[in-house]
Amino acid sequence: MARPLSPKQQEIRDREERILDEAQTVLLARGAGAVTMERMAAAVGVSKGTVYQHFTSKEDLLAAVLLRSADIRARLFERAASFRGRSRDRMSAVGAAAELFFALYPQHEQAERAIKAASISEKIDAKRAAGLESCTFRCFGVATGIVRDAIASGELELAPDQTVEQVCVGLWNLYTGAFLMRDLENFIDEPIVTDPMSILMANAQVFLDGFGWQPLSGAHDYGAVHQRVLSEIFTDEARRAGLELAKSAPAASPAGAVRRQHAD
Amino acid sequence: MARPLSPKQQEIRDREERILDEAQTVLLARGAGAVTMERMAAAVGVSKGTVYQHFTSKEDLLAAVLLRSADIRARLFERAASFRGRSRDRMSAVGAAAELFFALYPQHEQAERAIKAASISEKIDAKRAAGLESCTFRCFGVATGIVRDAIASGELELAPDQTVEQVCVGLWNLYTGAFLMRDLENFIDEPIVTDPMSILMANAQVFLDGFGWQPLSGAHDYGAVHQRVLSEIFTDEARRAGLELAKSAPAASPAGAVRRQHAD
DNA sequence: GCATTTCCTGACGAAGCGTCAATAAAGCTC
DNA sequence: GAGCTTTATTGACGCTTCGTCAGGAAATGC
Repeated sequence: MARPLSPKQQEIRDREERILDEAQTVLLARGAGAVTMERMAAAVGVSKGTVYQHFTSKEDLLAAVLLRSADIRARLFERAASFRGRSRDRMSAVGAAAELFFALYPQHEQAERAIKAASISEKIDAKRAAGLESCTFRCFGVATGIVRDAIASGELELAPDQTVEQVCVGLWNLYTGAFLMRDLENFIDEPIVTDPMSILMANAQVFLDGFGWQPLSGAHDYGAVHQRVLSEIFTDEARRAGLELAKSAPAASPAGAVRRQHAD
Repeated sequence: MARPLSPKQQEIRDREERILDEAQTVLLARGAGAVTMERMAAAVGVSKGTVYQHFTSKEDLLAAVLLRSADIRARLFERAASFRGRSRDRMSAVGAAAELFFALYPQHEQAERAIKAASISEKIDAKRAAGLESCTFRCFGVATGIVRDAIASGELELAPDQTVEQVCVGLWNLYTGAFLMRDLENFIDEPIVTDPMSILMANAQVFLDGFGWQPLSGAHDYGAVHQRVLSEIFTDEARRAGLELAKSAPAASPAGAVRRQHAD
């Protein structure tokens, strides 16, 4: 794939990664405002002009940070969908992937909002923008696939006015809303909600119950499914996120998501 | 209340409103980045220094824009809760209020994210920050009150591990997630979802069905409730938002929320 | 080793934030 | 309304950041 790499080209490629690492770190620690091109340049020992050879603008740099983690997220979703179990178990696995991702890459949502808040789609490299979109589609694709499987197997029966898309959009909204809340709460002295993340997991199940997706949460231990997903599919990620993996205890604390620097 | 107002003081007060109007307009039309102190100053015919006499920083200005609409939202929620009907009807009325608010003040969520993305709670006047928090509490207070009423009346029975807070947080997340999606989609050429807003209304009902909140959506026409809420409680606002008020047609197009400049 | 291409640099202009000493206006007192 | 005090206003200034670009350095090809 990447055979003929001159030393120089390798150096350039490495440098780009190091810039992205630095941007990600600063983004997380001090916010998008603190990610300045000069700081990035200094961090990797080049001048500002060189950074602009990698990224056409500051927004483009943030978009690149975003793309890196968006791809990881899509991969996590795809792995989650491979979980062996009933359709709703598989959707729960995707939920676990989303939570894991949020725990491991807390800067992702932040970067996304920072970029889009600035109203600057033109300032981002077209290829990168396309890549970002494609990652989102992959995530939605995984989810819609599972919903379709559920319908095909008879475990989910949608009302005439309900759509496959609606289920996925609802879950997506529930999750992004919770992530947004969690981020915004860092600014408030007395938080409105004690632990948005564990509430989120419960609410996702309530939402699926609302569609009558079998088996309902009252008849099936989705906490245990969550634990199985973590230990069978996301062993490594769960460890890195600092979640305890209960052996098979039915409901050990259901995942008080913990902030962490990204690794890898 | 505001009796002894010298002409000068009145002028200053008016000017502040005009600055906020201008900021709101620019924010909506061209994003937070385009709201510059100099532009605001020019718009109302004063110098930059004078603007700083009203607002301690750019973020403080945005926070002031936010506070104005946050108060309106809280009022809408409170009015919605006064809807005569069963507990779940009243919660649906609050949902209608949220949608109406989003249609009438589309810059609100945008401003909120812009401010909080900048990581600068210190740069905002303490009184204003407190005001903002209090508006959020009022909104949550309305919602929790309705949930408690529902439990008291027996229309809602929560499982042992479910809480009143959870219901409210879930709805809140669903709504803010949908609003976020809608805002972000302005940047994508081919939108992922056709109409996030009408999906949102449906999903909120699915979510409440998931808790078993009576009467379930299959047994009650919440579309009709929505119409009643608009015509009985929010006549004026619905007109301003450009929603058609169906006479009593069960399901006229359920509210393709329409962007509008704010008025009033 | 030399020519060509590619990469790197840092000074520069433009724009925005927030400050402050100087100035103007308003308010007060007699 | 003259004189004094307080309050409001101005715009130039210092600082930071973005993004550019001409000129110089380094890699590459032959």
